[in-house]
Amino acid sequence: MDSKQIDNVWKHGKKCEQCAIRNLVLFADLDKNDFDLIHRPINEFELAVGETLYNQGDCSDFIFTLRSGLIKLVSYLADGSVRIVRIIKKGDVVGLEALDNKHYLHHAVVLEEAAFCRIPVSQIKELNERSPHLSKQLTARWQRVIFDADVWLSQLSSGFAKQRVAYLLLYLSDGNDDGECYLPTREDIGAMLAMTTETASRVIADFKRKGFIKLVSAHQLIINKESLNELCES
Amino acid sequence: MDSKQIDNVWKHGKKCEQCAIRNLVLFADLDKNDFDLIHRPINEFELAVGETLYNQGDCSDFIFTLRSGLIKLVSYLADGSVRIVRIIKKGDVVGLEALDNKHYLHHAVVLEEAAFCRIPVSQIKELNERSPHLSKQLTARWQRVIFDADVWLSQLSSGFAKQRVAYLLLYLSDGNDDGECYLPTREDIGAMLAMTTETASRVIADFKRKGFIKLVSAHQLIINKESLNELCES
DNA sequence: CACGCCAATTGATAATTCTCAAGGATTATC
DNA sequence: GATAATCCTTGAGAATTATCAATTGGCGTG
Repeated sequence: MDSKQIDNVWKHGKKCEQCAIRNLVLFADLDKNDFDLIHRPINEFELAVGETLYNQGDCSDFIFTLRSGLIKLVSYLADGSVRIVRIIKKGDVVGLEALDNKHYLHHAVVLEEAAFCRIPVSQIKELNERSPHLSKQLTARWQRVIFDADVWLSQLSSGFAKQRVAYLLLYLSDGNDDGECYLPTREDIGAMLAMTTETASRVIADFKRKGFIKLVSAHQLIINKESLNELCES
Repeated sequence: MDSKQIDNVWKHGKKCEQCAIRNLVLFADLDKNDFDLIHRPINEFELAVGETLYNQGDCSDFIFTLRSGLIKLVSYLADGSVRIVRIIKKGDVVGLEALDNKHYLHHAVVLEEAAFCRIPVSQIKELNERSPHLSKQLTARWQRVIFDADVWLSQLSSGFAKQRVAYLLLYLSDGNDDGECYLPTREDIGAMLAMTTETASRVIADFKRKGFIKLVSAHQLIINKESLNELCES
């Protein structure tokens, strides 16, 4: 969907079904001019799998909306190992810490080919002064992030490897009714769920054998939500 | 420290060394009147170990400042088990989700005898409208919570039981240079660090044998920070 | 003081996961 | 198409932790 279409959608007061931006409740209450301010086609760009959006410590001049794809936020631990602390999904925002931090707090790396819109922090701040809406939405957003993190923490710290992987796949497929799901590398699964790549591999192999998942391509699969849900509960 | 003293401290532009409220950067930029608005002696109260400040789903009419003691925020998992998702320490705020949520998101239970000041959400909101400071401080606070949660997640999901317990004790003793530290029940340690009470007990016993910790009373101990730090790194 | 209750401890065994290692599959590059 | 590089898979044994079970110790109540 190009910018003209978005413009059109906006004019007609109808939300775009295809464009990830529509999910950004954050910007839902902006008027036409303000929306144009933050969403300019010239600020759109894409990154391939494995590319870095920003590194921890980089100057945080932009926040990003994720129009499509998947991002991982990673931290390096003292012992050199890697932990994925959060997954950013299509329609969400990346790098919000820029709003009161001069530097990004994590490494943001592309997990699944991603399209972004880059928004200068200065513009957000300007908007924030003018619009009480945005400030309110931002607060709501922080809370949502915190609560999601709490849920994630609870899940991560409970159950066997199988259950955690099942939960991850359900989480990744959330929103896709057909059960389509991106399958990360075994290493990434390990970094997300606190297990070794070998364990991740064995669990995936087991799920394949049992028919809980079916590979469509190397990193795309269809999951059987009922089976996985059942596994999570048990 | 009673309200007259606080009043006095405030007038003299000096921060109170005893009162936990002084740590609340959140309210640092308020003027005298605004401070009085949120901090009234009549709103102070205490709770004993095990008592509940609020339950998940309760109407969230107040936020609370923790003047002394320790609070745990707990979630019940699908299988009925309990996870402690966050620890609130002296000088921090509890229940901030009240600001844009009609209900509390967790159960808040007293871990170590606690003294609170209760602040009506309506007053915070009123203040928020008037003072751009507070709004800014709040944003900074959300971020801090999120970042802390990320660090906690990383620690929780890495290393052996011994290392996680060592990390917890260092975390709890943070700020006390003498290494004084509250020791939670084995069950609570388990709920925080994703291990069984038996494992928690064994680790504590091991630490005692090795001289990493020394019990002062049933739930109070002195830790050897160097030893525990070393253990965390290894 | 005896009693019950709850938290903590300790032991033996089982289950899960990690570690180390080797081989297979896939993808990228020239 | 050949080669290298990377990721994935699989196996066997070791290490960590969970589970089950029994006991101890502390604490308040009658």
